Amino acid sequence: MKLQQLRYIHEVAQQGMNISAAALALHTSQPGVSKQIMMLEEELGLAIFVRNGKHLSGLTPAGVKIVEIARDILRRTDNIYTLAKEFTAANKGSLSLATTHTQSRYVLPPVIRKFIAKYPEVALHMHQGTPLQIAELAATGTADLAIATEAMELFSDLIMVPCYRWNRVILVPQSHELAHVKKLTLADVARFPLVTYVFGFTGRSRLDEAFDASGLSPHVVFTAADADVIKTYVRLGIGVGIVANMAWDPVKDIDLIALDASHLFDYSVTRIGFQRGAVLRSYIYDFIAMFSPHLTRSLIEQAQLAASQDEIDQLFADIEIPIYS
Amino acid sequence: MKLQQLRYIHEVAQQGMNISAAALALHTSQPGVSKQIMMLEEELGLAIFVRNGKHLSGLTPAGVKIVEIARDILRRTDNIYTLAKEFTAANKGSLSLATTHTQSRYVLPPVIRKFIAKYPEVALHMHQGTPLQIAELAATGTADLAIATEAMELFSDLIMVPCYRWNRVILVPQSHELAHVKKLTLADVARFPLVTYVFGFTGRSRLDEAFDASGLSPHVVFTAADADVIKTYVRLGIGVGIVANMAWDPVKDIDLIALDASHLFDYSVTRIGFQRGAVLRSYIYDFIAMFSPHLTRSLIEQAQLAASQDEIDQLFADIEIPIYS
DNA sequence: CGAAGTTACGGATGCCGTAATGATG
DNA sequence: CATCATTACGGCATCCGTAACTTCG
Repeated sequence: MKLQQLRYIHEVAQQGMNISAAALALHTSQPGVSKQIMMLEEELGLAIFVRNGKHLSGLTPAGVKIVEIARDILRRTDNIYTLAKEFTAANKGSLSLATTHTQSRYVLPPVIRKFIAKYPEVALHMHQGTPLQIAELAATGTADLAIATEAMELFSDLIMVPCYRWNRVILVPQSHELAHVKKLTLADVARFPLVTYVFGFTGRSRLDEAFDASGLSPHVVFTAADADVIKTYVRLGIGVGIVANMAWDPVKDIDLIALDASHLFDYSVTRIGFQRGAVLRSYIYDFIAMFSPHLTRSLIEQAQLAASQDEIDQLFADIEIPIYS
Repeated sequence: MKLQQLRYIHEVAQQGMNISAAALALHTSQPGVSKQIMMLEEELGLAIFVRNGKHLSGLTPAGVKIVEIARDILRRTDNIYTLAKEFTAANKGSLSLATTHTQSRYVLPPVIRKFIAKYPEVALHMHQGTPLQIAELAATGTADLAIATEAMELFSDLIMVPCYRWNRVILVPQSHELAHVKKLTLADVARFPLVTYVFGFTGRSRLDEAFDASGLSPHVVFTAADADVIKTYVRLGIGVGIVANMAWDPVKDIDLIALDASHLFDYSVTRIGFQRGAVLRSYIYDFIAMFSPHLTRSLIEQAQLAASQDEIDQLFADIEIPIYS
């Protein structure tokens, strides 16, 4: 058995049982991949892939498990390389983030500025996407860190630790009749057409829960994946905006009135996550601490030892998760 | 990086930083091992071993971690081979047990008989030793299963699951004055010279705890690692024997009186253990179930997912551990 | 017929073993 | 001086890439 053979079967499985595609991805030749796979299967005395004539159509039951272990082994070899880099060039490397619009547009910029000033030799990559895409990027190792708020079920392969809690603000033009209401109620808000996030983004589900719970069915006239678009339509008078409080900039959005809504909706928690079992560079621990100061390296290291999300939640049960403001 | 290189560094570390010994153990040449290690170090750009001139004297900090990951990777490659065997020759292979005298002499024989009848093609190996030796054999993978009663701290690398609880019997010759006592007390026993296990064997510590707790300091005149020796000296009239109830055979030991002592001492728990993360052959699951019927395959598989001994204890909190009789 | 996989073959790399050399304690 | 590690070198296996062939949809 050779590490390359494991790389080959893993990549073929990853590419949907396509040897040609795998060979391309691995920068090598089809016949080479084909042959090495056959040699591994011969050595183990069993088929890893199901063959229809000459085409691969799936994994055998044994193959499923073998590919799973292979993935694990390959991740660990990566860990060795990462570790070596850490010892030879501690402040040099790359950091790849996968995150949503809200984070990258409003929350991350000051963190990133600080980070690149401290680690000029770390090449930073940012991938913005849907929660599903973010989960995918982090699970495959394309991204080192995932930052997201909802859809924890998408991130079951990752260790997700809580960074901060946040709530929403109601955005209205200055001339709007809600602009001077002292203390808003859900019913106040529900009287107007609403502009907010599409489902699955930036804590949208918490919002729906609150309206459902109070028996209101608000009229959502427009949804977007990002707050800039929402604000644009609020300015047009299409409706009342509900956005994350991180997305309201008191300077740039001076033409809009932001009304605190933290008494109307449950808090959402934004989390940062990474692969279970990954070795993290020290500058990644530092990045996490810059993003969320209570997440010290030793706390993250404890979380990395956890076997399940339950254990992580338990670990954070006694720790104050700050509120974003 | 090649799997062989990982094998080499692991074996060199295992052999106390001795390349020659490692080469011997790996059935290959010294220069080959030396060269591959240097190539790996060059690829990673750092030293794994500390060199005093030409001699290796230890691991670098990076080396410690790398060897640790390497060990993990190698274990997983073993898992692939094991898995392959399971699919190609389910009832063929080997089973290596490491256990104490009490188990192998009294408890295991009927289990073994049943096992070899059901799995004639499985080569059975038994290693008898001290708890320390047993832990060592299982931790290095020389033994698939460890069966032991005490010294859980020695087995921290293993997953240990409870098999049965047991207590002790007091052995006296038929003419002894205790032979007809209705209900023994600790004080009754402490009046006589005692013959029992050496410390660290077969629940000896539970025994000491009981005497300590009641303020008695019995006179132990003879200790042995196994019950046969103890019985021999009881027959000689040297003292009163205290042995595990498994060790008393109503037929062969008809010349001795066995008095139940389960009200005098805490129960001890005998456990079976295996490497964390090991893939077990189906006949191994079956062996465990033969040894201890409540340990079904699915229960063992649950235990294998546990991250710590605490979690395992939790898993078994609701499960009745049978009493040996 | 096009896309995908296996077979065939030649070249080059690299691994291994023996032998020789160099350090170490 | 005996043990142990590295260097040198030659043979051999193996891995890879190109090209040709085969098979499936």
